[in-house]
Amino acid sequence: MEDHEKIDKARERIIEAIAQNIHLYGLVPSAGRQFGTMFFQNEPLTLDDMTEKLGMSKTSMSTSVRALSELKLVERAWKKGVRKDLYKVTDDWHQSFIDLFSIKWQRSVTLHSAAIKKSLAEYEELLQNPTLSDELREVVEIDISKLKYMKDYYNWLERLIDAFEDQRIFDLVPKFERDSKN
Amino acid sequence: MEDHEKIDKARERIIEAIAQNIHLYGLVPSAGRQFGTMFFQNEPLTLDDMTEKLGMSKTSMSTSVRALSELKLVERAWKKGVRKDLYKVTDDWHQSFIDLFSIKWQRSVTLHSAAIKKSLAEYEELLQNPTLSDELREVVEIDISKLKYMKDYYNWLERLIDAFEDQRIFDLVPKFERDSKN
DNA sequence: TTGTTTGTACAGTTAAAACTGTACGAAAAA
DNA sequence: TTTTTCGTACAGTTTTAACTGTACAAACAA
Repeated sequence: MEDHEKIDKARERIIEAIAQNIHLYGLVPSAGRQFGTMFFQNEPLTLDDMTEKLGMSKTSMSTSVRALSELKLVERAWKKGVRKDLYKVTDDWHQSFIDLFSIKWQRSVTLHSAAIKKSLAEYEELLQNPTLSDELREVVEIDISKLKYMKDYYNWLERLIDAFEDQRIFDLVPKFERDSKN
Repeated sequence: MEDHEKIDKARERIIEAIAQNIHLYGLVPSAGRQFGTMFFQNEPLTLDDMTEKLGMSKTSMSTSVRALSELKLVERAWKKGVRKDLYKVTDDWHQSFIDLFSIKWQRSVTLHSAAIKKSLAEYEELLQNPTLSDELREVVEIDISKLKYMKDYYNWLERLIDAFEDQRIFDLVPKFERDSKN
């Protein structure tokens, strides 16, 4: 096997690993392959470069590069004299992880918190009603306790997100091990 | 509106919020609705109960309850005299989050680490070859430095997973706020 | 043993999403 | 200005995943 083939094979293995795990980012394997391909290029790529390297339509490249950008896995790059949009992989993967974590979970926290607040208010209002049957009163009280549990949980999640966003997570888990024996 | 309708509406809002966010667990909305429905029941449910409550096939209930179980979002319950399988939602959501986090990311870490190790070995072998052209030697060296970066990142991710699994995350982000002002 | 009940494998169908090609607006080049 | 280039919206197609109904094995009951 030629040397350059060996290199390609070694790269391909990594790219495939990325493709198989990119679903954790809510992306489809082909977007992972796109990311992996960009990772091994030492220059930013244009949409046309990607089309050529991956053998997919330019439209696909455009949509998936946008998805990758939204998750901050790739970012735009500039190079003088080049008119086309250029993209390169973000160089701080820890930060990418944190961004992913924030973006994905913050949405969930916000949505749930709003729903919980609204439903809790409705339940409390029900309790004010003196004609509410004892049977239903008990149901409402149980539901309220469940919602309060959810509320505590999402409050924790919110604080967890904060701990990632403001980098305090690195106090608990430093970027590099003290005494690595690798 | 009847009282019980108000209760249903308040519950439905929460269930829908869960359904809309369950994709974070790699599940589809209907599985979220199933989970949400179980959450508001005070007794464990059978597959037939779920079929009735959600108006979906028993086969679907079976497959999605298994998916929910694998993520430790629901667990089997036992009740004397009941032959059918019973399921209820797990009561420690913080732990469910940790389990999710572990299950999902550990796979990724393992897979990537193996790929990186293998490719790194192949690159090192290439470097041993004295006939390797200077041009390719440089490519290999750049790739090696990229793989080492990946390796460090996945090592961090592994330690992060550990910090969740052994509950040290709660040192950084306690389950309950000290002085909560809700 | 034989007859029920229960959960799930499997094949088929329906629904969703990934992907492509065309067409077009915006921006740069001529 | 006109012409060219570039990125993406959109409609249509293909691929994939979700869901259903049937059929059957395992476990229990009679």
